[in-house]
Amino acid sequence: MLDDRKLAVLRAIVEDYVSTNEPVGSKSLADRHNLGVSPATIRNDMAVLEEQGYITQPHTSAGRVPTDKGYRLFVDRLSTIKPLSAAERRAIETFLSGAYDLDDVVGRTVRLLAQLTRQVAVVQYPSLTRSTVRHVELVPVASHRLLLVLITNTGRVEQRVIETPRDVSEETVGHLRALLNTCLDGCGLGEVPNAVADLPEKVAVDDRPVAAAVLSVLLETLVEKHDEKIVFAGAANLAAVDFSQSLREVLEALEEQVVLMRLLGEVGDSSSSVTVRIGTENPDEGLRFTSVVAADYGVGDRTLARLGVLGPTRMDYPSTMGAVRAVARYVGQILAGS
Amino acid sequence: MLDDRKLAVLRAIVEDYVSTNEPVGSKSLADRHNLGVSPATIRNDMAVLEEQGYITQPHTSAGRVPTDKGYRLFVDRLSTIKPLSAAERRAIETFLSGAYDLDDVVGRTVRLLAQLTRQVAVVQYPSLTRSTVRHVELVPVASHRLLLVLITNTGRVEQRVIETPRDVSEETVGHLRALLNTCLDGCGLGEVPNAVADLPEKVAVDDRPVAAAVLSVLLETLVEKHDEKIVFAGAANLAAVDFSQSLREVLEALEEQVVLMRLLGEVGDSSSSVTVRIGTENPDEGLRFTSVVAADYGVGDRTLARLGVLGPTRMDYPSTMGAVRAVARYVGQILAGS
DNA sequence: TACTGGCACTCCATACTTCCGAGTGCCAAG
DNA sequence: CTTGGCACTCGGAAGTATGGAGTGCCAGTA
Repeated sequence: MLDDRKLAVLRAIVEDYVSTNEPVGSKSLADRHNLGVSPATIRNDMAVLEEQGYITQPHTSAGRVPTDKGYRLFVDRLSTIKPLSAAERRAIETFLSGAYDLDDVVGRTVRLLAQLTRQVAVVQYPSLTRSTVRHVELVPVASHRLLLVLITNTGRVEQRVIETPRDVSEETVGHLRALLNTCLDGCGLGEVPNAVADLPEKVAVDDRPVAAAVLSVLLETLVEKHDEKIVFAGAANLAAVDFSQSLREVLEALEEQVVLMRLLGEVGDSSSSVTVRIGTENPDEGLRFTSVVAADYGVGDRTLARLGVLGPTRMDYPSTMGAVRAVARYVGQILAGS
Repeated sequence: MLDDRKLAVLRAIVEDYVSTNEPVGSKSLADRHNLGVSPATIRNDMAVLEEQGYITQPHTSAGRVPTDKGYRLFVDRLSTIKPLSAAERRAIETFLSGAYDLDDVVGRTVRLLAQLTRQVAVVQYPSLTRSTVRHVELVPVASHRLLLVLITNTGRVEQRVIETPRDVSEETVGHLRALLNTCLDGCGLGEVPNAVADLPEKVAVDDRPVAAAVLSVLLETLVEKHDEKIVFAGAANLAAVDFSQSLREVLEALEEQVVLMRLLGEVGDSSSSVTVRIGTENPDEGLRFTSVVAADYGVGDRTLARLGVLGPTRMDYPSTMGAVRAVARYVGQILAGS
């Protein structure tokens, strides 16, 4: 169906269009790439490629532009991920290793990725449910109030205020704290509900209402904060590329947590380290002219969350994929080390 | 110099230009506002206003447009803050009161303000230095590591990992924790350095290196996190108004923490509840076509931080100021109550 | 003195026209 | 299957009208 030369032509069209942002014609293709054939032959190939839906012309008598399907083929079969330069990798490393807490790691990562790719970067906070409990702390802050602090192995800290049904003594708090930590140390967040199921039985009858209040807030925290937090950076880079009409739509999508979640969330195949979603493959209508390049990151073989880059469908996929992959790896390392 | 009618003309020009986004001429002014004089008279007044620098014409034979100076006069002397409707106030109240921690309060506030004004909202986290210590917690997380958690009266929680010079016993940790809380309870964050100055003397000689490590991290936290955190929302609203060229510059400014800080930070006079900075009055070159409407918020008479709105100089100042003032008040209330 | 109507003038925005050339599809020949 | 030639298409740039909103000025009026 598509012989090697036609594929080469498609690749050339994508590359030229990405770099010039102008529909590319048979003549300039023949000039810039040595395909060894004349423009007329290329025209024939282009006609076939168009018929099959890989490219299209904005108007009759204009050059060709890749379609989403064309980019898809390019990404899947015609390109290879482009590794970062040594200098870039060093820059990533030094930049990320200066971070001193989880917020800082995520903040630096998202800015770094935006700068590296000159596009919009999106980073999801390490998922609560996939990490484990490192420590639980209970702190009395007022007569009827406790502060519950939950610390995970990824350095994430969640805090919630608990209203207790009655005054609670230091002693009771200490007891509860000890119990909680015994039950939960190293426990996966998903297993917390089971792990604390029989905890009320272990406390004095008098303290059970308090224990119940604490547990209810604890469980609530796990549900509500369920890997919802996502940040982005680099919106200014959107202004550079011409989104004309849809810029507003894109910005709106970026400000919707839910949309962002779906954007990164619905993974493609997991065979590759980096997944790409192109144009209308995206779940959101407003993002029909954008592509998303995303990857998992985590500690060891444990996936914690995802990060990625959003840009025009007309983007430099090999380089972007390289940057995303590299940053994902380094973030994993940083998180493992801290 | 400027009699009442000329001021009325200026006010009318600002109002019309804000609502139509088109240079306004003498004829339409006479039609839409009953100033009781003919267009010719208005023309004379406009000539004077232009000479004094309050308005300008984009080209000969076009209508007039207010200058920054014109807007300034309008804001200072020709307009009054427009209170929100009862429905809007109810909406604010219900929306904000659903928040369950500081992050959530700030996040809701910034989205609320963006939606209310249809512009970009900016909210600074309650300043660390202006709040007081509610509790300090020390938690061993590994043999050579402690986690320091600092909780303030505004519900802000800072955590940092401390690398200790040697293993630390539970007992030592407990002792240190007790000492810290005794020294610091209710202490303004600015006074922390003094309050802990003599703390090392109170611990056993063996523990002094550990105490020193803890204190150094504690002080570091106060310095580094020094009210630096700022968030914004509503960038999509920028796309609606025509910033053409400078949209990129504005987005860039928004992503720079430092610029945002300066934007809210350098207050004007404190006589009014709401301060306005117009066009070139802004510290950043990229924001020369934008105005910022900002206000302090806090608990009681204690100012904690600022929040505000950023939009085109051509904005509806009375309504925007009303929204900013109202939101600032409600946030204060919410923080006080939690 | 302050205001008004009239008038000539300016000049932007819009619409219309022209024109160039890059690019195409097709065809006959190699 | 590939190639050069050729007629055709059509978008975009550049140039050309034209209409109308707006101005400044001036002489006349209250």
